[in-house]
Amino acid sequence: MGTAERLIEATRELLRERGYVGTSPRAVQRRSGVGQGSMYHHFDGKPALALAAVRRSAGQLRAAAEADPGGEGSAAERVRAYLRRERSVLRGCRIGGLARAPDVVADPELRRPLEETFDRLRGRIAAVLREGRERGEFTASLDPAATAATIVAVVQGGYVLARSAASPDPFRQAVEGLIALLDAHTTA
Amino acid sequence: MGTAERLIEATRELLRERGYVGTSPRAVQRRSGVGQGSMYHHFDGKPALALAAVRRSAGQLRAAAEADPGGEGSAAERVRAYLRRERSVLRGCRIGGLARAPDVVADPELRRPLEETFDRLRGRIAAVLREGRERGEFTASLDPAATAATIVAVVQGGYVLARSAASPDPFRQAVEGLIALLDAHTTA
DNA sequence: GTCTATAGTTGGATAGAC
DNA sequence: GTCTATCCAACTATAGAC
Repeated sequence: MGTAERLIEATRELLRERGYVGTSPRAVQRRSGVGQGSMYHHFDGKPALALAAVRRSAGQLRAAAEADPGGEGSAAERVRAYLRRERSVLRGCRIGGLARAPDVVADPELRRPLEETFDRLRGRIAAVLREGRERGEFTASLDPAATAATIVAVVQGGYVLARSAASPDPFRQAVEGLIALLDAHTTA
Repeated sequence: MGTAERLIEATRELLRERGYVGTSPRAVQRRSGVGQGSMYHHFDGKPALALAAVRRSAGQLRAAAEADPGGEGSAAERVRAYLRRERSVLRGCRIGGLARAPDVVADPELRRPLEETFDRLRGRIAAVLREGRERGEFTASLDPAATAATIVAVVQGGYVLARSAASPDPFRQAVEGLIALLDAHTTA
């Protein structure tokens, strides 16, 4: 694994564990085993390091999102599969977790991957819902875009509840509650 | 306003603006106008300061939660009122925002107010839903506890989406999507 | 109770040798 | 490309005077 590679991976780990503010270039050096001079040779500083890490995480999340509801089954089944997908609930979302950091939100370049990721995710889910509605799987009253936002919000909010409770239970509960609500819109 | 009072309020502001890691005793001193020695006379250090601030915020959120769905109207109306309540969406939730900080989650004393707040909030909403179901407002298939978790998660997740987009729109959308889903369970 | 002084550590980065 | 040296500000707190 190349040097830049190791730096990016170490930064991704630290961003997830300690957040943006809690992640220091020093810690990245220790975690990656890369020296000071070497690190600053490859990256300008903390924001540059974070940008590379965030871009990679965003790319991976996007890829996973496009793979997942791309599977077979009815639209409702695909949404359920997305909601019940295995997640390390207590560690939280690599992308959503950064939305709390003022430095991230204030920097347009750092914030953009967050916005794009959630935009695409909502768009992807909305497309599945729309398709399902057109096939008569859902009642006509279901609003694909709004419902997609709800679905993504439940996942992100589930992380918050789970961490607050130090247990994945509230996450699961929120997800199952949503699935039950969606079922009422299903005409199968 | 007393000295301790000013310290707590300054800490609450900073916790919201900068998070736990980003909030330093120094900044609290500057914001509150209280000197170094004075601050350490009243509070042991950063965790003690944060604990006092978090407890107060938790108490206020709890009070608001008990006042809000205690209003008149059907259960569905009360839930809608809660979901549409005015919020400073881009600033995020004082309590939920802290769930990202490892230092908060790792400290049982600091985490407890978060857990309690969300437990009570879910309990309160579940009670409203249960009442509504018993009065025949909702279909029998509606699970009060799970649905309450979903409702709270949508709000918390809405904050995340809004901050990522630097716009309150995704929050509103997620909330309206949820309301539409709930309507399908309403027998009115 | 409040103030000033002090102190060790980390953060975030630059400079220049190799 | 990588290493070591160096830098200054901020963090978090303690000590002791008033």
